[in-house]
Amino acid sequence: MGDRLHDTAAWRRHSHRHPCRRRPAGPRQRCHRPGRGDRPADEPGGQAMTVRLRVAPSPTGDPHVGTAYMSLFNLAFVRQQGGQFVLRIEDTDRARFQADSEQQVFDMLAWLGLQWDEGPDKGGPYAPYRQSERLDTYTPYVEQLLAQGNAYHCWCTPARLQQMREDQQARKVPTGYDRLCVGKTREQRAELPGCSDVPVVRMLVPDDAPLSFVDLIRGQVNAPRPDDQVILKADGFPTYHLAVVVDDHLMGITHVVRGEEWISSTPKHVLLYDWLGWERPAFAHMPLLRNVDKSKISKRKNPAARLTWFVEQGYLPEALLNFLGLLGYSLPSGEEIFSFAEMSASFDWTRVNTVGPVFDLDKLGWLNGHYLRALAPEDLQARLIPFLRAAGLYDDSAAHRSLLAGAGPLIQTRMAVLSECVDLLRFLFVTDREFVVQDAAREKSLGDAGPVLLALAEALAPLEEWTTASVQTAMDAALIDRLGLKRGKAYAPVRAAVCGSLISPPLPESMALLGQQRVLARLRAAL
RNA sequence: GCCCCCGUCGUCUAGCGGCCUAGGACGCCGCCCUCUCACGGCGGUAGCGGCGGUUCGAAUCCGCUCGGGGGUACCA
Repeated sequence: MGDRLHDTAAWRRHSHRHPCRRRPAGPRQRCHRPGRGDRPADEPGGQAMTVRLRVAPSPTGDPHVGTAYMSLFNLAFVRQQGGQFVLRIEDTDRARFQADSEQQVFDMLAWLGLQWDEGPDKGGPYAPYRQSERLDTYTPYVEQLLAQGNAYHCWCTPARLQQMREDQQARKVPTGYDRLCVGKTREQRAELPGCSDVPVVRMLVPDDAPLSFVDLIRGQVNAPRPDDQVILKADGFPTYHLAVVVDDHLMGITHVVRGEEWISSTPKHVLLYDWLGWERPAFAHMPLLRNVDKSKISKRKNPAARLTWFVEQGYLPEALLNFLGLLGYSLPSGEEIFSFAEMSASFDWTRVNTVGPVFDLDKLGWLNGHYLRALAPEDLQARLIPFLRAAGLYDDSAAHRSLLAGAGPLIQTRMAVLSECVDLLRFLFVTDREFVVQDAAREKSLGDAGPVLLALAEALAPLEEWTTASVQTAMDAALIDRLGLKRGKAYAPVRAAVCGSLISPPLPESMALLGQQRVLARLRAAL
């Protein structure tokens, strides 16, 4: 594989942060990492290596927001370095596999504009990119490990293993496989209880297994001593640990970027790299996105854990991306509104935080509003249509198109998410038969509004020109000048009668769009 | 239970031993604008988990403690 952009180079490049404080006690070595801008010479041989990163989701349900989060950071680095980004589907868990999940992953990443260079759908020099299609690539390595004495067969039944763990917990000792099967032939093992027919293959983890590694984000990290991890399941599928190492190596992955939850299994992976004689990639463990209660973000506790939720709610992909970039990360400039290109240009692993950020929708709503307001009128309309259509309000007729063109600008500052357009614009698109005045609006604004509505109807009926200006002029003349009302007081009942709600887009504009006939009909209906 | 990771306003963050009586953003509160709701403008609220060290000086370094999280699977 030659020289990759290895740990130290990438590590040295940043790192004013993470002083030696996380190094284990013992003989203290002084950190001597240069500060920012003090870049080391290029790669050995004067040739910059191409970085290759990957995201490897499991198709086990709705695409997870964590996949987008990881992809964003992977890609920010890849594009900065001019490398490649690989999408690999890790479908070794047959029990949780869901057929349509993979396509949803493609769709969601594409929606976000996170484009991968190689993957199951677009192929590439290291195809196939689905682990289930790579089954025979793993077996030689299992054989090798077995032959080298780094792995062994284990016939223990799940029941026995569970019993064993319970005993260990009861005795307050670390849980782990007790190596009953080590050094035994199938026949020898069969004489003992809890023996199954089909064996699995386990790693024989040595006592001196390396437990610490350098992390691009955290510096030196210590991880727990691994158990004798199963690498080949009874069903013939490799476990994640074997598959990820083999695939990452074979696919030339230079930087393994994944969630913090993987820190504890990194020693297993390091061991496999070493046993197989492969160069280790650089590791970066991202902080975990959290629910409001600080637990690892889950679909159960947080609707936003499902990527499709953002589409359903009407978040803009650019806003979600920006928001994700703000979680656990900040630009050197301090700017909080930024594009992917801006993030990528200044990207720096050491600026990634080690604390898991709470995924809080408030700020996303604000950001989304910001991007919403920046949309060109036609763009906004196009994005609104699916929501209006789904609500049964929009049929794409010329009349509807024209209404929408007029209404878009009126609600552009009034939405945090696109789906809110439905409630905001219902009064405009709803048929006369279906139009209703909400109870709250009726009670609050229509109680004694008869004279006001009547006066207005009389003033508007003869109007020959029906525009925002003419409506407003006539309305103000009738209600403010003649009846002596304040505008706020005067408009409230009109709003209720015409829009059916306590809140609405600006009234004269709304009435102009609605049209004279419908306005008059609603005013009279409210009398 | 055992192992590992992490601890700055409610939330996202800046901070890299003196520039910190800790800065910004979201949220919240108030005021302005105003036909409602928003947008926009202005102002305010609120934080270094605790205790010990090191140092002339600590949010920044060290230790302990407390708290949170993750892992502990023939899931990923």
